[in-house]
Amino acid sequence: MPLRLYNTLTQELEEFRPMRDNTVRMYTCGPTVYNYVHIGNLRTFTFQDILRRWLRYRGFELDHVMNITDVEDKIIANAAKQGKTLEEYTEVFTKAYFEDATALRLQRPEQIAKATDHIGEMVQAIEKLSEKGCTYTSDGSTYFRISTFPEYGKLSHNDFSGIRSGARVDMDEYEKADARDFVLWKGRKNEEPYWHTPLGDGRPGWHIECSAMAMKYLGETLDIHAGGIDLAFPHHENEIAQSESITGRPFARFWIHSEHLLIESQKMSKSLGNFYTLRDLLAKGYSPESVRYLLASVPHRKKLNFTFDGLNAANASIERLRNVESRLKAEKLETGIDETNRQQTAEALRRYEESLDDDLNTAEALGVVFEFVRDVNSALDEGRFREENRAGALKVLAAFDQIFDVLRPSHESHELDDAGVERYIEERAAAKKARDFARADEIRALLHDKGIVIEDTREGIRWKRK
RNA sequence: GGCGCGGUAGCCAAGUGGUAAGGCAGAGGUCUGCAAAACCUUUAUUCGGCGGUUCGAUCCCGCCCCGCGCCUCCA
Repeated sequence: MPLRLYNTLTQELEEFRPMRDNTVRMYTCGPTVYNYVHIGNLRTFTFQDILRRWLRYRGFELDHVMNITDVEDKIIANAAKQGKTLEEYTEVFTKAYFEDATALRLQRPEQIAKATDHIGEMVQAIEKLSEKGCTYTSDGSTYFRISTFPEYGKLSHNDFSGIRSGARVDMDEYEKADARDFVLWKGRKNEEPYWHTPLGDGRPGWHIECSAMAMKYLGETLDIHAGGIDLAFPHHENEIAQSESITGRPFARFWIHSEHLLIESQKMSKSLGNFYTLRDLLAKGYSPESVRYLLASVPHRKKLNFTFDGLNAANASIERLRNVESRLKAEKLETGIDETNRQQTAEALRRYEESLDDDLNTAEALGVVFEFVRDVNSALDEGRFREENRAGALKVLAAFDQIFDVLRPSHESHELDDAGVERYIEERAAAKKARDFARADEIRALLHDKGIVIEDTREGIRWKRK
């Protein structure tokens, strides 16, 4: 079954394949670096990472561009407050973003594009729009005239034909001819940062950066453009208006939007005190894998209810998966093959792939994986599982981890090295043999304090770092 | 008001026109010197409400109730 993705533009599930050759040209709206990214932002970025990984799993090459918005009202205000230049201010949060992304194991896009590095491209784009008669200037600013783009609203499925000029009073300090028009270039205002350009002194509006950068790196038509659901309107709608007015071609073939998340069933907001960054969660002792798992476990088109119960559940789920992996790697098996398990393995892999092909249905994919885990554990417990089943089973887990990437622990305690642990374990085994259970329990507790968990199994003693 | 999304067990969450995946938590069990860990089993006569279509609906249609998002720079 081919990969199918829900396209906001057509409101349908469509079969996906790249337009040219085997390379997917994808653009995603990245962070605005005015602060640390919050868990809601990270849901979107985690989804984009899952999408990336699945496209690659399916054999496509990827050319993925993500932008960094490093000039914008909040940034300007915050930087001014701290007496910093734009660059000094955004550098801190740009760096912080990549630290968070690394912690969450988000693959780095092929290209990262900063808005402030592309002022020239933006100016050129605006000039092209002006040549086509799509703009007007007012009070030093340049605006996009929406009445020149009849298809406006096709992405968000809004009908703007009834909106009349002057229907609403503009609260902005900038003057617009029509309520829906948006600013391409903001004329210089008092102390704000500005660039000296043919358009006049000023700074870019928000939407133009994505059009200019996407087309510079990926061409006139993207295969995929992704972002949070809130960006569909007006941001992406405006990108379409700008880009398609310039090129006369579709800007993106697939528009993919991820839903927002709720915190404990409530909207995340600073005033409710339920506003979290990744750093907040790590400080509370949750692992990045738990956060990643939770964010990835709910399909992207559904609101995700982010709860601390959920984080704990995610952590427990990961443990279960790691345990079966270590059993599969460590247990001694009889030669031969168990036909039942061989079939279950093939079926699991097939259903796993089918789930993700179905618009990245991660919840269903996880269901398949856990059913398979149960099958494997049962076979191992019953002694049915054989040496020739091992590779296939590990392959299913590898297919899982290639996308979800949570099996490798992020931080391990290295208070004790492996040899040190082994020495204690041997001492405990000797104590047990001598029926000195007090000493044995003492060692167990000591290791536990150092983050080592001991498991006495039929096959002998197993240990792991927690 | 317009557009869009959703309401499935204690929590999270798939799904199908033929009678409900999976995870967590809970309960029981296996193992164990005891534990822990691990593993196994088990947990919704029922899918927001009321009608309709159908031999049959959680899944299709209509109405209603509830929650949420966007509708000028918020992932």
